[in-house]
Amino acid sequence: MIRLLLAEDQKMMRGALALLLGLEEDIEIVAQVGDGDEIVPKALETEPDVALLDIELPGRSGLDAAADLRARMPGCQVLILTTFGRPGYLRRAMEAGASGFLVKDGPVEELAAAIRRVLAGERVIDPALAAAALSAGPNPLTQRERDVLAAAVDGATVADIAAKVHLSPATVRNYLSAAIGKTRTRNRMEAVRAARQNGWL
Amino acid sequence: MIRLLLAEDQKMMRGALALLLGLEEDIEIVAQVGDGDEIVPKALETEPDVALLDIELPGRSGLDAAADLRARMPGCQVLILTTFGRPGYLRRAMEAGASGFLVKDGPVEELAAAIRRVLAGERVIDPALAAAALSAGPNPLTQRERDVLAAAVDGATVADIAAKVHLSPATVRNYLSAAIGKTRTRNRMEAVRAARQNGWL
DNA sequence: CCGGGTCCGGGACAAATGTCACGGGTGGCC
DNA sequence: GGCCACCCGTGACATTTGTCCCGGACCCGG
Repeated sequence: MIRLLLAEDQKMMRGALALLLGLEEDIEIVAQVGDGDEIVPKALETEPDVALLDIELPGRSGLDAAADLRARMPGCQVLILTTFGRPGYLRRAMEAGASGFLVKDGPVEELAAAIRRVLAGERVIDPALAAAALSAGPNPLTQRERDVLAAAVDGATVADIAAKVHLSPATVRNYLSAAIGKTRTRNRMEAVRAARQNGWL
Repeated sequence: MIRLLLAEDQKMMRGALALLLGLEEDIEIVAQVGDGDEIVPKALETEPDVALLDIELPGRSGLDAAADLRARMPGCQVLILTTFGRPGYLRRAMEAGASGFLVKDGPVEELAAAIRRVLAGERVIDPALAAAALSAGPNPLTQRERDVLAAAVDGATVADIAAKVHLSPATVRNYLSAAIGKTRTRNRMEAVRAARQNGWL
């Protein structure tokens, strides 16, 4: 019996997956969570063999939780399930010690199969996605550049960003300019878009 | 037997819902589509009793398709299922003749129940959502203002927008200014965000 | 017919944004 | 030690953006 932890914020998706996977004879869902902060505690409590994690969650990101989980429970395999096949996400998932990476756009049948393969020690990654991740190269953005760019989403002004990140407005503009240059875009919004697209952030 | 058409772009979600609803004894899924343009043709072909439609789809929006569907197949009830409970979406869904409006954040059990209630002629809408839709008021934006704002997503410059909408740059800036004013925001990005938040677009 | 709304443009101005050059500080690496 | 990368800040500058004027066009309802 494979003990499975399921982390996914959309209740309907989570419920559907739970019902679906529960139908498999060799899979048992031992925990369901809708918040990134609950992943590690629940896992420690229920000791699953595999954790199926979404990335975008309330609380901490599924990627962060994955790294923690691998460190604290090496016996628990991590399988990432996400809406977006961003190259940077895949890269970060691998660095966090995940064993597999699936996109929600794939067929459902893949899911149970992937869980079994991951438990058997295999890595399961979409080949096209892997190629994209490699060709995209690593994240060129500095930590501070990421911070500033992240604070620039939803149209904050320079002053807003400066306040949020505790920097001088002039410095903020310098970082923004650098980020714009590195992403080869024309303004901060394009830079934010490009960075998100690639899974930098 | 309730004949059901299912329109949802995420394959995994669609597959999961199809399997799930297929387990109900009185429901039969007669068509599955992943593109908004396929909804009406498939419906005409398979003559479902209820159409379960996502809003954000490749091709035309589920809301557009809903209006068409109601006009051409009055016997087919429409049930909207969406990720975002934006007030404007609900309003537009009602105007398009939908009988129900569910968010994917709700429990799965609701779904089959809602389908049956819709077929019985009931309207099924989350009460909290209905209140929000009413309190938000109608869409204050002009058609042109919507066009310009829509063209301004992902950081296009005034010149880009002007080219895309076939207007003078000066006019574009006037419309942007108007939209910013009506949404009570400080710049175009905040305006875009606010407009999307409310389901105007 | 006369408003009132939307549509489309122009011009002028203040503010925000993006770029560049420049300073100094830290820490790692050869 | 020198080199390099990142950090943080300043000042100046051109461009873009947002605002407020102003026109004229159209259509619809009173």
